[in-house]
Amino acid sequence: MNKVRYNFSRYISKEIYQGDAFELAQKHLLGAYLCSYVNDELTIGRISELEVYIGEYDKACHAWPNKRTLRTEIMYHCGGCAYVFFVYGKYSQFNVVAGPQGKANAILIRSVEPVIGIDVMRRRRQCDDIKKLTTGPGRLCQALGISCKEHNGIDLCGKTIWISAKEKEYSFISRPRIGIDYAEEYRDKPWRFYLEDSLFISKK
DNA sequence: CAGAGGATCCTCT
DNA sequence: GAGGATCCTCTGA
Repeated sequence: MNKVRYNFSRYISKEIYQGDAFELAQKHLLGAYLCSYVNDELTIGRISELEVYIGEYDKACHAWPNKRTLRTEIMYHCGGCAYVFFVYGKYSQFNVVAGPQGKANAILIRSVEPVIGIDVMRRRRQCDDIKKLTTGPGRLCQALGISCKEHNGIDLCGKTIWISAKEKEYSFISRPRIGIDYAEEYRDKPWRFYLEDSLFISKK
């Protein structure tokens, strides 16, 4: 008989998603569980690494300076939905939209620790090495079955992709973000955060 | 409507 | 550690 140790339905509330992006990232998303139920398969990972992007003033953000295009429009919605975009011809990247309607803030999930559905993740990634299943924004989307075509704009308080509250406090580290050399004075802002003790980080 | 480049990953050296 | 893959999105004409 399976003993359910954790309740993965402790949804993070809309109020919290619509609050400050840095507070959401540090206090609520780091250590929380990113859950997906795609093609009748449940996969869950504990969020271990993320980056904050602010559309209003942050030159690294796709929506800077409050730029509105087809792609960025979803970031202007109320916090609590997903911004999933496509890069390099292959990879989806999953972001949590943060803040009130009209503010284009996003939190890129860069790594999770595999928790539930590890065999499913291995199959989707065609990879046995557990360290390479979910470390990196493209990898974790593949492992959790998240794609820009199907999941961009999806409500994170729904039943397909959701985030369940963390169960304890974690200490974390802040570092500059990855792959944003074009962002001038925002290039070195330490807006990447990761769990101090986690082995599942894309880059130290 | 063509061209350039990307919030990456994998392979090979 | 360098280079190629690969296709969507935005820009400018």
